[in-house]
Amino acid sequence: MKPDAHGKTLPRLDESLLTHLPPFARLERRSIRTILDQATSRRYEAGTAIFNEGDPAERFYMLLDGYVRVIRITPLGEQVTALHIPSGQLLGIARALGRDTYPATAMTASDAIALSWPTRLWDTFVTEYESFATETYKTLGHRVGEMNNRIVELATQQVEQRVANALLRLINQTGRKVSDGIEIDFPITRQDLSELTATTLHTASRLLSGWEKQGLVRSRRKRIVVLDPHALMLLSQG
Amino acid sequence: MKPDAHGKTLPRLDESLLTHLPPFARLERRSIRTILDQATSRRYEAGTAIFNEGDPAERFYMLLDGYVRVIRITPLGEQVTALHIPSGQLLGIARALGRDTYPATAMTASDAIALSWPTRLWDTFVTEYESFATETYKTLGHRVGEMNNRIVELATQQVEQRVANALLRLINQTGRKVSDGIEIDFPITRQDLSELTATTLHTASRLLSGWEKQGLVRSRRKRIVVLDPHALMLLSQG
DNA sequence: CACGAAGTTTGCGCAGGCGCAAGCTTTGGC
DNA sequence: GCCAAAGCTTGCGCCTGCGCAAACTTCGTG
Repeated sequence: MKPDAHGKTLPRLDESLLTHLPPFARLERRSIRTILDQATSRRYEAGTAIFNEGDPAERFYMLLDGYVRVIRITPLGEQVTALHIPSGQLLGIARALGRDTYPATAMTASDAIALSWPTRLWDTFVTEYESFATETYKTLGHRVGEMNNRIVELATQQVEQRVANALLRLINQTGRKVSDGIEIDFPITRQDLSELTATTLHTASRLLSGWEKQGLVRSRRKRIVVLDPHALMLLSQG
Repeated sequence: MKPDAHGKTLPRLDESLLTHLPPFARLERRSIRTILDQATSRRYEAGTAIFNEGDPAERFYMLLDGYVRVIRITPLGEQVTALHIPSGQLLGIARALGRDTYPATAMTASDAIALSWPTRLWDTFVTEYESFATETYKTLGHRVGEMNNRIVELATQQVEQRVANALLRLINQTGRKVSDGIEIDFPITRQDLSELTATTLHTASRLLSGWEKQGLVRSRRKRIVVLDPHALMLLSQG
């Protein structure tokens, strides 16, 4: 998280930032050094767009800390959340899909820190560092799988099931254990949840209220704690 | 379509099968020969599964003729169509996503012919033939884009708009000009259309009937002709 | 050419979930 | 400590689109 001072004028990024992340884990120290020296590090406040749908894909990113929502905006201005990305993953990898613009907007869901590299380095990374390529394509495969699941969900499930599923996915991906349950680790509003499940703010609110009365969840402003994942599980199948 | 006899006992596949297809278009004659000699060619009847969701990804395919629907089946047995693939495209390219099982079922929508190669050749193709890799990832990017669009559609549009959109997409991808309109080039039932748009057979039928009365489409059993694409366009935006 | 299977149409009733509206609570800034 | 803004809750009425059911048409097969 914190750049190492190293006694230099320009703070150098510490290698330990990357060594435990799948795309880089199997690389030699030297390679990682090279990669880091080409990287730019930046902090984003919650609710900032890292890049926008349609922009030329000038850079690609590694999210070091925080959460990012990948969203698309309809002609009528409605937002749809396509994906959540937790820290430790690459984003903005349009290049891996042969694109030269970003297909969606990346919006920080919490304060976040990301490294980035100019897109022209992408091909170098992929050819030079073999494990980088394979790990990246695995990530991609995983995301395609998620998208597929969302399509099936949207196509076949009722709102209540979709919201239950979304909560389960969120606590799996980004859950933090608390005394009596699992809390979603970043601020999330009813509105966010509704964009994630293709319903309205109102319906999402009603469902959460209902579940709270039944003791399945506890929620305050922008915070949701799941108390009984199993019960949600049952709801999500039903 | 038909293998060249060549006066040999084993018919050799003709190079012209591949030379005009993006992933192979820029390759040398020699490379194409090598690739073809490793390929297996096979014909599939309409409604056959080329491979099934969850199967180990033993081969990857190039669809030479016909149409394929990529479908997923829910725990309750409902089918959801994730994608349509026209001839000239690769399918079953799980490997490109770092997967070793197929993420969905590929079902022929019409009679079809496909070449296939064992998955172990995938890495060879990608490293050996550069344009193969880039073109393939472009295809992938395109499909991801389509999936994204479907998510947004399912999340925000009414049934009528979704069905209109689906028809438009189908005639764009697989349309064939006829005297008074554009016909979808493979047999498609109301049921198929409903699985594509996440609605019921009945609703799809009602919509088509309505449009037929207004002169927007003409349809018979398993066949749909779009007479007025522009009007559908308007509906799909609405 | 007759029969069964597959595909299609249409009517009717119901309900999930949305739109609208109003009021409430929490938070952060000054 | 107060106020505005952001977020949340809840009631009510309506409409889209589904479920169910029945009848009709087209096609393939023996």
